[in-house]
Amino acid sequence: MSEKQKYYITTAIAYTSGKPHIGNTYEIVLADAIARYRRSQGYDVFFQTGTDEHGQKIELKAEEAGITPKEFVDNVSAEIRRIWDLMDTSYDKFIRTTDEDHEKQVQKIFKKLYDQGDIYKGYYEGMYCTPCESFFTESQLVDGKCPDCGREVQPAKEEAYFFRMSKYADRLIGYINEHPEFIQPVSRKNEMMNNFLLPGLQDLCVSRTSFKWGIPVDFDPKHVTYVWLDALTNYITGIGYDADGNSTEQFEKLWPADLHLIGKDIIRFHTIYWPIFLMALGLPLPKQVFGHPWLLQGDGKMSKSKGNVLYADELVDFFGVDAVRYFVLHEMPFENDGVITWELMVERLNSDLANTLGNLVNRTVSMTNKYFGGTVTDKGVAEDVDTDLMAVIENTPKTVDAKMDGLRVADAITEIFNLFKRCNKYIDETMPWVLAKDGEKKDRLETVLWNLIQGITAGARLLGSFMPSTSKKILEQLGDGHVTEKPEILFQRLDLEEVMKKVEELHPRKPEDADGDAAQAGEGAGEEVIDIEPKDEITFEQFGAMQFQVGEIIACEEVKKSKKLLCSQVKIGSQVKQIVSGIKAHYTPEEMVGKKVMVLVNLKPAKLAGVLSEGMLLCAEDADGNLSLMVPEKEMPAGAEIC
RNA sequence: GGCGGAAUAGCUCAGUUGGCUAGAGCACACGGUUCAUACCCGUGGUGUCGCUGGUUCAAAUCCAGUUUCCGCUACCA
Repeated sequence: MSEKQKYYITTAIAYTSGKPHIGNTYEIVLADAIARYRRSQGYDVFFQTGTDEHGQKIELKAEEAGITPKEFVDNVSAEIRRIWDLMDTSYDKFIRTTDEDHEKQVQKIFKKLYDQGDIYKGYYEGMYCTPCESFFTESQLVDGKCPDCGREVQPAKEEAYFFRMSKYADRLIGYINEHPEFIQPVSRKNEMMNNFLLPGLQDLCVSRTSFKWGIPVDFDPKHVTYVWLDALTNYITGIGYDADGNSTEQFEKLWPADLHLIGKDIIRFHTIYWPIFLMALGLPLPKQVFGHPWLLQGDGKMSKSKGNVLYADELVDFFGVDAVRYFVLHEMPFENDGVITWELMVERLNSDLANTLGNLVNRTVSMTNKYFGGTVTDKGVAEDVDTDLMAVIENTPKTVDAKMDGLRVADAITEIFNLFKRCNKYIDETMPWVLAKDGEKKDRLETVLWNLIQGITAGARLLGSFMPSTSKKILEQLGDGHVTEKPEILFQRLDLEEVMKKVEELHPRKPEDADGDAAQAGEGAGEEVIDIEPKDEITFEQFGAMQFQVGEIIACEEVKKSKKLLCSQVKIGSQVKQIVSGIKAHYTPEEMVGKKVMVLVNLKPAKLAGVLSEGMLLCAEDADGNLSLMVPEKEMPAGAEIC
């Protein structure tokens, strides 16, 4: 039995805090396309995905839902898996971080790293801000105060485990420099180097005591393993790693991974912390980490509050599985974020899938039936026009190979569609309907159709990695020169206006708030809620120490040296304070002027970007970081106390 | 503020180490065709290749400066 070369590919494990949207789904489809392609090349592929199920956020969500964390993640994980299956993804293993063997290995790994001195028990030694529940180093403090809230901090220490990152930093720098292909796209490599590795790595805190829903540190159970050591290790525990040296054969065969496919937001954890954990465990590093870009909605980032989130199952209802696979794979460039809109999807469906591909198969099947009763063979009547088609048929697999080697999945699909376009052109060049009228050209006609079927089947085979069921359908309709009697419509054209009408019904647009004053109508039933980390109780005295007043913004300008800051002159009673706020992304200076807002007045003044700020404007913030100034619900004079 | 990236046709983008009249897809217009899902094929652009200088026989491509946008990071009272 000949040894096939192995190929181990993973996606990031999806966090089970909620239903995955199309952006999350993109990753699994992309990984699936690569995995299927490698299989078709003869690799022995192992494709792992799964869910990341621990953490405080889940603990809170479960509590809110009135169920246990385990029940909560069981539900969400099943939903995620359902969508992965709906998308026809061919993963070999679906790991959950609540799997017993994973939890056991994480505990062993933690112990092992502790025993060998890479993890040490330490303390957040430093200045502790009680209201913020946060530790800060001296250098992080601003004017000796908490950089988050500006209040006094006390020296304090809290027990925690840390990983000694600095110990391995030089080795990692060397590795990254010697393996330029390790971080993809390469532009990310510089970001990691310049922002983290070269300035010097901080030790990483790897345990928490503030919540319970996690893997306990077995020799010190009031600590739970913090997310990265828990989550990243799935890549080895899922294939049978054992920290005591009894790893499975499968692990020995598969590790190191050939490709970790992840979103660009977690590149840092996969190219710095993960390799260092592996070094500490004495394991080789993954060969490549590809931080793919994001898929965005047309009018800005997808956001539940905007009601423009796209979900895979909903799109599948409109377009079908393979069309959705095509959209996400085709619209996603290699390095920049991709845009997906209903308009774009309808256009791609009609233009690429229905017109170019579907119609090509349809007309070919029709002609084969009409002229030859459904079966053609190669009569060998070649003409000059055939040579270019043949060349394209022969070359396309090579160009697709080259694109896939560079992870250029979108480009690979384009190459396949170029072959289909070439086939359409071939029909016009040879004009079978003209040949059909000439009895003497019968063999030529049959050869033409034969060639055409060769082209389509070649393309359909290549399509198998990207649109598996479409590929299969095409091959069934016209395999080996024998054609079905009635062509099945592969992709039905859709009318954009009708689609948009249905979309509108499904997702009524939230009315744009007309410059903020009028009271909004009540929320819809599915209003999104947000949970934040709870802080300790405070006393009434502590509350009373804070002075809030209504302030009127009488002038506002940008702070030149900063990206996020606006500097406002705020009238509070008879005095005017200068307040700097990080809200430039959400308000223009012009729209600030005239607003009456809630101000924390007695905050100790501090300099921000060199500009003095004598208070704080209070804002509400949603999950996407959108800010909304707090304004009095009725007309109130500047200076009115808020109590 | 630090580091890096990008600016090319109405839209989305390609343009390898500087080299012939700057490309593709979509959209649009016209022409052809009828096997086919009103489809397919062909033809069509006065695009200042962000702006200003420079190097060169030759620059979208290299250098300097400049504007705008983006990423990471810091900051965001």
